[in-house]
Order: sequence, then structure tokens, then C-alpha cells
Amino acid sequence: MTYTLTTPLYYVNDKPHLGSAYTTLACDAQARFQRLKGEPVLFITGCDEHGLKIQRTAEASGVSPQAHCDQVSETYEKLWQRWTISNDRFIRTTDPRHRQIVEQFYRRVEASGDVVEGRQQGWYCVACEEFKDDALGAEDPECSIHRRPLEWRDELNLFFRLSRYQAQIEALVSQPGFIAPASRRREVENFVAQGLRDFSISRLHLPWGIPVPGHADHTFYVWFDALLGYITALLEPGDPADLDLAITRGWPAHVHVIGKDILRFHAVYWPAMLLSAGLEPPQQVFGHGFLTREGQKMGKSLGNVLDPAELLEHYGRDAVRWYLLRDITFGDDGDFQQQRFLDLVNNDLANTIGNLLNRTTSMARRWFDNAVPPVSAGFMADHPLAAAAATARELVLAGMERLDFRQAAEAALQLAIAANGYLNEQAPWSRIKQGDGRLQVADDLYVVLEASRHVALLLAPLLPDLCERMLKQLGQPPLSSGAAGTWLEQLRWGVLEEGLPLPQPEPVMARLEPGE
RNA sequence: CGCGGGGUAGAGCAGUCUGGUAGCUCGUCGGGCUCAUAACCCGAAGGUCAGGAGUUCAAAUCUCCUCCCCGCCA
Repeated sequence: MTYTLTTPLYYVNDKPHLGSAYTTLACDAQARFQRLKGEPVLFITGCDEHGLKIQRTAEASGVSPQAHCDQVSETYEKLWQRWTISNDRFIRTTDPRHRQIVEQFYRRVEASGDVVEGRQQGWYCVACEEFKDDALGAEDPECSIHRRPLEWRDELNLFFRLSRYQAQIEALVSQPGFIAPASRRREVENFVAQGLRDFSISRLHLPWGIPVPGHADHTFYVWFDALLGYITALLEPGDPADLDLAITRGWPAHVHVIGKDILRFHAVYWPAMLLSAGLEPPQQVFGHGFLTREGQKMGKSLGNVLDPAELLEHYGRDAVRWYLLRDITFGDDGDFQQQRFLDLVNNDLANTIGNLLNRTTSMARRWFDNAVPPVSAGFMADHPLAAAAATARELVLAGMERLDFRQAAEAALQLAIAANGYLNEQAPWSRIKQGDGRLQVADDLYVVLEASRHVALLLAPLLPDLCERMLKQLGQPPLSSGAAGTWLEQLRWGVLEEGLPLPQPEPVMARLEPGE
């Protein structure tokens, strides 16, 4: 079955921020991991482009909404390309097929009797695209999040009868594993337990949206049409816009990865909409944490926003990916600390991993004719580094499966540390000087090279670039070429070929210089 | 108000479910090595586990109370 995973469809109100990049990077690692295991994967990302907020932003900068969306979503797409994100789809909710999918979906919900007319009255925050109940008594109320004036609305809208799904959503939400990490489940359960209320799914006289069939002047509320982008995205490029066809392409999604702020939409509203339309809810909704910078919230007003495009430019893909995925527990909030970022990248990638490869290939070349040394029979199987590699492999596989990138990264790193330690214990540089030490040195270098090869492979989902550079140093064909067999096949101890020529060593990871 | 998450060495965290010498990474300090990217390896210092009370032979871990941070309540 296809492993479908999604990032949020990012709202094109502004250029991409680090949070979006973080989510996307994490999904990319997961998508790569599943592909490496041989699973068919559908990795979906894209942009959400409707709504009043977009319309106003476009107006403010004097362009049409469509032109604005084209421009911003291109920024996203280009950025993901520069990060070599491996998404299979980039869906935009202004895609013509999306409109048809939304209409078909809506017809189903309507046919289930889940659409009713109602009067929507209250204070509205355009930035949130939400009504604010807590503002009811106040005069001149502000949005507590955006600190901008709320607008009074009183209009006839179409409502989705969410209340009918109370029992089903309660059951779904309490299902172990549906909401991840588990620590966020309670929050949603409590919300549901308060009683689900119908919510409006249309807006009146809002031109920048998808028209509601059969209701002139109504367009769909952004949150109704946006999530359906996940379904539209299932379609292959040449497919007709057909809902039944779409869901055969990889539904239900295995996981929606989102920021914790939009957990409710994904874990409550969205599954109910799907049930109403006779579709399965996603298997998991993973709400990850937010990033702060040096202990402070990032925000325009503080002027401390980290731009993912700049980070990429200054430090490169591997460094940023490593820091975000290795040092921050996926799910928890995390703090981006410049000093630690530099320390970790230099220590882990340049020193521990890069230098391990460098010193080992260099010795092998010098003493064994520029090639992988021969290993004596019987030396390999019960070797401590074989055990270390097996442990690392298990921890990486198990960790990645749970989106525990930190565990996976640390496991790969531990193998490199073990290999470095083994080298220092054996000190082949001393032993080679003793006449009878040559066979032992050959064995030792072989197992360390083999351990290094495992490190490279284990890093593949997290740091695809570094992995390929390491494999090249080890005389291996590119992993992406598939020439040496599948990833799992290569992750067996002893696959490294004796006598394989080793190229001139070159640092696979440069140290980052402080002070930028 | 209610609910959820959290408060453990200079920093970031694990350990809490299933009580029993407080552990990891980074930083700091000392030693070793010289194959290697001033890289690698080993060791040390550094903690009243937010505070208080209780249960227990024994509490970071269980119970109760207090304080502080973050989040949810359409």
C-alpha cells in the first residue's frame, strides 16, 4: 500500500519561514526512508491559496490574487528544490482540478445531509480566518494572536454538521497512535469532549475562493477547501479530476505532518468531513513543535526571524538538516542556538563522521595499494563493530518509523564513535611498523571501513548528500543508482568488497566557521 | 476558573509508567595518540532532580499542596 504523507499546504500569505522548512525537511526524511525500504511513497506538499487574507494581501501590494499566489507559491517550490526536497506532488489549491474535486466532495457531504444553512454572527479575525467567541462582550476587540482589530460579521452561511460526528471523532481521537506525539492527545480529547459544534464552511461575497455549487455568492471557507488539497494531490498528472479515482491513488494518508497549531483542524474537522463524504480518515496526524531562536520566539516585530533560504546559503543542506533533525526531538518545541548548531555540525559531521572516513581511507590507501584491505576469514562475524552496526541499524529503522529522527541520527553517530574508538584502541599506525602486524592491520581497517559504509547508509534518509559523498569515498556507486542493490541489502555486514579501489581522500564535510 | 505539557550540572535533554549508587550530547579542564579535517581516544570537575509535606527500609520516580514557564478552551 502506498505510504502517503503530507506537509501542510502552506498559506501563501508570505514567503516561507523556518517552521515550514522544518516540517518539510522532516517529511522529506521520512519519505526518503520509506522509499529506501522499497515502499511506494506519495509525498505531498503544496500551497493553500484562497481566503480573504490572501485577497487583501494581494490588494495591498497592488496585484491580482492570482498573480500574488503565483509568485509566492513559486517561491515555495523553488525553495524546496534548492533543499532537494523529494516531494512527489506540489499541489496548489488554485489548481483547476482542485476546484472540481472540492465540488465533488461537497456534493457527497451535501448528499449525506451534513450541509445546513445557518446564521453566522460574531467577531472575525481575518488573519486567523476564524470567529473569536471570547471577544463577544468587548467593544473594539482585538485578536489575541495577531493583535489586530476584529471585524463584525453577520451573514447567512452554510454549515457543516460536525455535531453529528461526535461519537465517531471521540473514538478516532482516543485511538492510540492517531494523534502523535501522544502528549498532545489529551488536548484534543478535551476539546472534543466539550461537544462538537457545527461550523460554517462558506463565506458570502468573498470572490477569492471556490464557488459553492448551487449557492450564488457563496465561496468555500478556506479550511474546507484547503485540506481537500491532500486529495487533489493524489491525482497523477494526467488524471481527470475525479474524486473516486483520486482516492485509489493512495488514500488514506499514512500521516499528516503539521505544526501543533493546526492540530485541531486535522484531527477533528478534517476526519469528520472525510467520514461525511464516505472516505477514510488519515491514519495519523503528527503535530510537531515550534522553533524558537536563542530562547526567543521568532517574529517580525523582534526582527529575529531565521530565513531558511539564507541558512541554506550560508551553511548548506547537510548542516541545517542535521541540526534540526538530530538535536530537536520531533514533536517537542526546539530552540535554534547558533553556537550549538556550529558545535554539533562540526563535531558530529566534520570531526566524528567525516574525519573517521578520512583517516581510515587514508591508511588503507597508504598501506594496501589504494584499496580496501583483505579481511581474514572468521574475523568479521562476531566482531564488536559488527554488533555495533547491527544495533545502529535497528535503532535507525525503529526510530525513523516513529518519526524519531533524533534517535536515528544518534544511532548512526554512535556507530561512527565506536569505529573511532576501535581505531584508537588498535592503533594500526603503530602496528604497521611492527613487521608481523600487517594482517591485523588489514582486518582492523576493513572492519572500520565497513562500519563507515554503514554509517553512510544509515544517514541516507537524513542527509542524502553527505551519504552519497561518503559512499563515493568508499568506492561505492551512488545509492540513488541502485547499482549495488537495495538499501536494506546493502545494510548487511560484510558487503564491502575486498580490493575495491579507494579514491583520493577528500573531506566529505567542511567545518563551519563561527561568526556568521 | 477548567484542562494539557513542562520545571533534572553552564546550555539542550533522557531517566518518572515498572521506587534502590543521577545519565546523554555540547561546552569547560586534564591526560593519551600522531593515521586523520588543530581532527580522534580516555578521564575529571560541575546537580539540595522548582519548593514543601507525606508514604516507604529506600523517592527525580508514588500521594497531596505551593510556585514558575508554555499551550488548549472553535
